Amino acid sequence: MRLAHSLVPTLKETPAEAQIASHRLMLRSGMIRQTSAGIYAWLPSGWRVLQKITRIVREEQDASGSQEILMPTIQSADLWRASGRYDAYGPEMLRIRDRHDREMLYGPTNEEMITDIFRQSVKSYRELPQMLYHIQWKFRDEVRPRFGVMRGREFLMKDGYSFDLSYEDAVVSYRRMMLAYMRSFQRMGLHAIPMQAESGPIGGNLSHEFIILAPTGESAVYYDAAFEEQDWLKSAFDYANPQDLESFFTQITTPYAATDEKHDAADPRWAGLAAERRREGRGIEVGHIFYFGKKYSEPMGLSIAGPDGKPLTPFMGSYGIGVSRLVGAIIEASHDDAGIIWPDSVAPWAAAILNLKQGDAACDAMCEAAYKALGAEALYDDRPERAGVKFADADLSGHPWQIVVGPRGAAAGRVELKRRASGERVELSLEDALAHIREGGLARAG
RNA sequence: CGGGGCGUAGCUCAGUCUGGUAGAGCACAGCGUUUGGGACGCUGGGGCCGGAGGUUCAAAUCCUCUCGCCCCGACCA
Repeated sequence: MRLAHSLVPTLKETPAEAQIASHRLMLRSGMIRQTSAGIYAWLPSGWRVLQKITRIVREEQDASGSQEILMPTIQSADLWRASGRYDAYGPEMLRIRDRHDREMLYGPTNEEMITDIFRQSVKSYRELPQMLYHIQWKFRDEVRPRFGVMRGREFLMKDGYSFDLSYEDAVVSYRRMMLAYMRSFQRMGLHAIPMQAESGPIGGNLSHEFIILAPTGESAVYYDAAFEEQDWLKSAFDYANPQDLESFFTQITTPYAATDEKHDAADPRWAGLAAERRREGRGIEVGHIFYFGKKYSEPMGLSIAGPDGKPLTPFMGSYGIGVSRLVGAIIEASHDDAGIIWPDSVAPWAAAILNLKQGDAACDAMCEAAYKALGAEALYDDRPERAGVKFADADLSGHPWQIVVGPRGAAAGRVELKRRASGERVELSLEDALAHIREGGLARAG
């Protein structure tokens, strides 16, 4: 994208309302603009990040065997009366009426709807198990939206739902999602740790929050250093193999990990842990999965024929990832005083091309060549601005690579390549710079 | 939902207490000088002071109502 005629309104000063780093940086780098309390418009760079995160989530969901669908944002109140949640949900649910005075609502989640859709079409035990997900905007009328997209009223969520014939099968589905989540977060450059959450309505231990580590996180977390050594992208667990999933689950739930609410210093896994293996940090919740059995399938009459011809009620679970929240969470986990430091996989553009002297024939030609070579993964700063402005904006926006083209270097056929994360700068030919980017950021960004 | 605060130019804010006809810096436009880490000078454009009512000769300023937004706390992807 050429910056001169693009809507990337960077700000030198911080808008008064932004308190936390990610909110400040998202506003300053021109990713978002607020339109109402807790509701944001996504501008080109922000939207690109959101799409990259979405794509990673989608790829990992698909790989795990979950099917993508898309359910509407507007739902009928009747559906929620069937599960008994219409009255229970409270003022967080945005309730609206259509022209015929029918009661509708903007979906805060989709358990009822997916159960309804499923029961309409699935009639036999032979069709189970199944896992479905969609990535759709949700609305929860939070009492107090804050922290920008980290806690908005309107937010993008991946919510998935599993349908199984038995508790044992549901456990397999649960573990499968857990693995998909760990892989997804790791691909985004995040250290995520599943922590046991409040038991669901059915009890048991099948409810986990996924906390990513960030120094500015909302809650304190305690965990075993073992989590820092795990690499789920290199692991060879097979989604189709329940034994694999069990050993994965054991591996990830055995080391100690707890939020401050559930932290138990007397737990032998913590008390017995060597001091240098104990980690205390802060975290942000970016996902939550739980098993809830027949909580919805039963009251909503989801019933299928079992092997003996008798009706059978499936066991369900649901699995959420806060996709738009992740944008903020990643920034919280990865920024410095100058601005954002995007992990390669979610950066809006792999590289920024900084033309330090717009109008200089050599600079222009070299920048155009770089832009042509990188294509859609490049942001070409072709604004008639001074060098300092371009440097500052590039650092603020956090592009993993910066190709700096100045008159002195351009005349000699050289550019400067800067790595945002390390600050490292090298002077080399354009061809070599492009090769570096392709090997590193671009290859991974796809 | 309890507590606190703020709405004045695109942004950050002063002016409000003590009414007298709207300001600064940045941003934007033009010109000139500059030109590898947010340049400088000159000139210029831009605000019915969130909205409605009231008090007054006169309201950004005082009073009433209203809308919006933010912060702290209890709750959530």
